[in-house]
Amino acid sequence: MVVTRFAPSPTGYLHIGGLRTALLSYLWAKKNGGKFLLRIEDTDKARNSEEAAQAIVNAFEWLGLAHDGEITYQSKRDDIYAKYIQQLLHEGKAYRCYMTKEELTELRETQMANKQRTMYDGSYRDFNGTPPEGVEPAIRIKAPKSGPIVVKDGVKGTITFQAEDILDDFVIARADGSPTYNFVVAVDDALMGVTEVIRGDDHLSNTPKQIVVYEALGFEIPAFYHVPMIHNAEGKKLSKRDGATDVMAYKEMGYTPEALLNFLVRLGWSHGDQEIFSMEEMMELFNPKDINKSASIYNTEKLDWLSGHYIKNMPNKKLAELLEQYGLMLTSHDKKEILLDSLKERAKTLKDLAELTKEILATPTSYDEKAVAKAFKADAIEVLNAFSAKVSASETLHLPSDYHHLMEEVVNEMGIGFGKIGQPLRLALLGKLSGPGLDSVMAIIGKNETLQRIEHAIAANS
RNA sequence: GGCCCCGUCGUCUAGCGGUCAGGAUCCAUGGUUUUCAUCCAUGUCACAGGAGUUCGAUUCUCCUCGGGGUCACCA
Repeated sequence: MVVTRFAPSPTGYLHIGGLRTALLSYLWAKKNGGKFLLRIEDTDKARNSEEAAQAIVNAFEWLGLAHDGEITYQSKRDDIYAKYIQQLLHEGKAYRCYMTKEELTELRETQMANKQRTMYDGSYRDFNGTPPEGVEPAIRIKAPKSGPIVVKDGVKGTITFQAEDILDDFVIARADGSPTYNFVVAVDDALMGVTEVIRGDDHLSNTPKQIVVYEALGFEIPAFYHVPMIHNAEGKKLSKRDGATDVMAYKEMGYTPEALLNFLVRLGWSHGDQEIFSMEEMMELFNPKDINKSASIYNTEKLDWLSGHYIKNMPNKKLAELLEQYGLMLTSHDKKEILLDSLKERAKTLKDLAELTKEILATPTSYDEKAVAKAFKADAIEVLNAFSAKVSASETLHLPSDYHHLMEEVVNEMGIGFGKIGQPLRLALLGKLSGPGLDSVMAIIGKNETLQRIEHAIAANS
């Protein structure tokens, strides 16, 4: 069974880059009928991990992703880590190091002064004398001093590190007894039965250390897929200061989960020329072996396009429901279909759509000055009055086509072009010279409101 | 600086020794639309550089250059 996991540290929200690795992990697990687990890496203790976990689950919920099983909190597994640390100690695969922080710093400075690689010198590796007084020891693992450490990566290929230039006997438990990152990651992934680790390639250089832990403990090494980073416009790793990195901020901005997920899955992964992927298609087609090797730059142009695409193709019923969060209760509006059909083509986000809708539904309070000068001359008022009279006299106005017929009549009877009525009417109804089809607008707002807007516009501008 | 990864249009990408180097987005132009948006059509734009290997390299190898990541008793 394929088991993947998402293992964020508790920052209080779900990061856009984290979401991508979470999505890829999710897809791969689901595609294989496996499990997608969630683990909170809170060995640091200080922070509010429950809240952070909740924030992540909330974001997952919005996006339609869900983890399997219970959430694992590393902070609650001290006894487990302690047990394995003891095991390594007993087996002589780890040892107590009594070097103080001061001594370590000093060692490091000497090495830097000599332009050597900074590393622990192993002075307690084979120590069996009397420990110094008053020093709580850290626990270090006995790492190989030389030789190759091979990482088989499904994205990058086989990468060979030399122990002598990357490893030292790194700390697996601090002086206070708490275990460190590279140790717990390996232990947890093994214990949770994780078979495929999909994570950012910033973890690539940690992998040899984790392999050392896997091997010392006799655990099976999972398959690794190191996904390239998402960079900001400057080409650097995406971070908090790059604006919208909180996934929920995208909800605020009016993006739909479909658009965001589709956008993210195409960052570093593709399937031929296909751009649009439903969740079902992603699950069907995704394979981590097809992930790109190079980093991609985060740029929302395509997200906007995707967002618009999904909104245009969304059923009106669903749109109406989604618009409720903007205070628009359209579900029972009798002209809902006409309204949404004519507006959803012009919106990039749900927020846009909400604003467009509010604009149409409200009587204009001002009229664009230039537009008035251009379209609201004396003859225009004559045309409007003629049209107004026809609207007023008609008893069967419901559909856009009903209004369209009246416009045609005016145009024919007065022997003018369509623009002669379109421009002033548009200004009267919307306060400006752009917007959706006028016949639709009138059908949406209805006969009385149409008449009132025309009257109001004439009064205000003549 | 050591180690590691990466390098096709501005951006996301296809390519897996022989292609007019394809698609998408963005931008521009034209068409549709009384307007705007949508939609449709067209167009501009890329293999970082240099050596090899080969009949032939975007594709394989090496070097250079460029970019990124990582080097804790953080995660």
